[in-house]
Amino acid sequence: MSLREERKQKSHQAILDAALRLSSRGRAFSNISLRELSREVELVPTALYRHFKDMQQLGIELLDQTSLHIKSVLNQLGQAYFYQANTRTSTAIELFFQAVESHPEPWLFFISERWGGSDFLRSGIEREVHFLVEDLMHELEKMQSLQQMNAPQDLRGLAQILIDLSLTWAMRWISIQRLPEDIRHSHREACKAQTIIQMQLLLRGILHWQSSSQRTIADHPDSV
Amino acid sequence: MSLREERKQKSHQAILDAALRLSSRGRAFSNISLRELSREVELVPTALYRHFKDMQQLGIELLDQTSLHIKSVLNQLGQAYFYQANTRTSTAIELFFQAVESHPEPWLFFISERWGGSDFLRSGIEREVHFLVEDLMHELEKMQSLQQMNAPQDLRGLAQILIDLSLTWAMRWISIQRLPEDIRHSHREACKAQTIIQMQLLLRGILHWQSSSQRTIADHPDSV
DNA sequence: TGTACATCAGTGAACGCGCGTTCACTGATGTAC
DNA sequence: TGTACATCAGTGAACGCGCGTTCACTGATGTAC
Repeated sequence: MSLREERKQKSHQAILDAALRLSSRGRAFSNISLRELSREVELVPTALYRHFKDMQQLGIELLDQTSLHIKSVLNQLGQAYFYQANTRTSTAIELFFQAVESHPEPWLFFISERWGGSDFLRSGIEREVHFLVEDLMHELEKMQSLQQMNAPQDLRGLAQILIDLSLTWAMRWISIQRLPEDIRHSHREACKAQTIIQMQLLLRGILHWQSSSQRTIADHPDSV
Repeated sequence: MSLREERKQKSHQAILDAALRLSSRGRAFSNISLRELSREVELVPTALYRHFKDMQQLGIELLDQTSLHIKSVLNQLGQAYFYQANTRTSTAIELFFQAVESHPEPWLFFISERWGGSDFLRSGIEREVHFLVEDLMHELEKMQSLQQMNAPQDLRGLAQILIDLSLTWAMRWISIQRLPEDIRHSHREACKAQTIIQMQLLLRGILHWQSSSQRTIADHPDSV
């Protein structure tokens, strides 16, 4: 690559990084101005037009990068957890929180903007979540330990709840970083413990699953 | 109440309603300007200062109102579902979606701003979510059908997952309203079916729960 | 009941400011010969 | 290798616009007598 191309690509990425940084400081993407971004990245406002037509195009590229990161973390952890029978739930969850903590920015952006104020990001994120759910569903289909739960709609429901909860858990973990330092440790432990309980609640549900045709009568806690 | 007071209160509420309307159209609260709001409510911008010191105070009042609505819906449905053994899960979920659909605005505001771009709303909503979880936890404590799950931390984990999922489900239901009309019906049915599956997954997990001291070994799907 | 004054929700002009976008430019890098 | 020209990432001035906020005001409603 030529010197000029190299430098351009570096600026390009610096702008995206600066936008992610601003978003991670708790700003809604729809509320980040081009001029503010130009200050963050230390370029003149007009320079940004050499890289992006407008903030929307920038947002779409930012979503592409953050989605890729999230996909790779979830896939990696999913593989490790579901294909290694000796992986403890608590270990898997600790690995998850560790991954989130070491790069919280993509999670913050993805989760904040999921129901946030930009139409194009909202729909883009819903598409990405859909892909995550489909991928996970096909992974779950292959698992022998899920034989009692083989109906596609059951597996999709499970995949969806796992993705939704992952995002919720990630956000709760990140929120702890914003607390005063002296209480962080106890919150982290409580968060971990609670997440493990929730995951195990799901695992017990899976273990004792009956396909929908079998469970239409007894589906209330008091009626079983 | 005097005529003047009455009219003032009416304007006051009209401003809050207009803000909720703008938020429901997909705008981030942090991105709603005082002038835009004044246009929506058909008052001159400066008139808003007679009612609110600034947008933050308005946001806090708006959060109070929306929280109250959400609390009352969740409490009502929770009572109906948990205290009537003959309430089918599918019926409870249909009632929930019906409640959300008839007044989607508070849910949209609450869920969008939960991880949104305003610090004061984020912390306010987290406080409200915490109250919801505590309330639900104490309701669950009283239930005889949850005797196998009586450790406080287990109940808190359950209450938290139920609240988090309620918000996720509400948002998914509302998102369907934004789709083209001809595919809405099928999406609604799929959403309902999937939500029922997810709720039943949790119910089976509850039924077969063992308190944490009993389950430290066998907590992986493949190891049981 | 009628009058004189006080209150105060809402008005409209004015302000300074940050915004997105345009445009002509600069000067380092790339290309052709 | 050296020269002459082309490209183009980044610059800086300028624009019109919507913003939050101030201020003096208006006129309907409330209050005191």
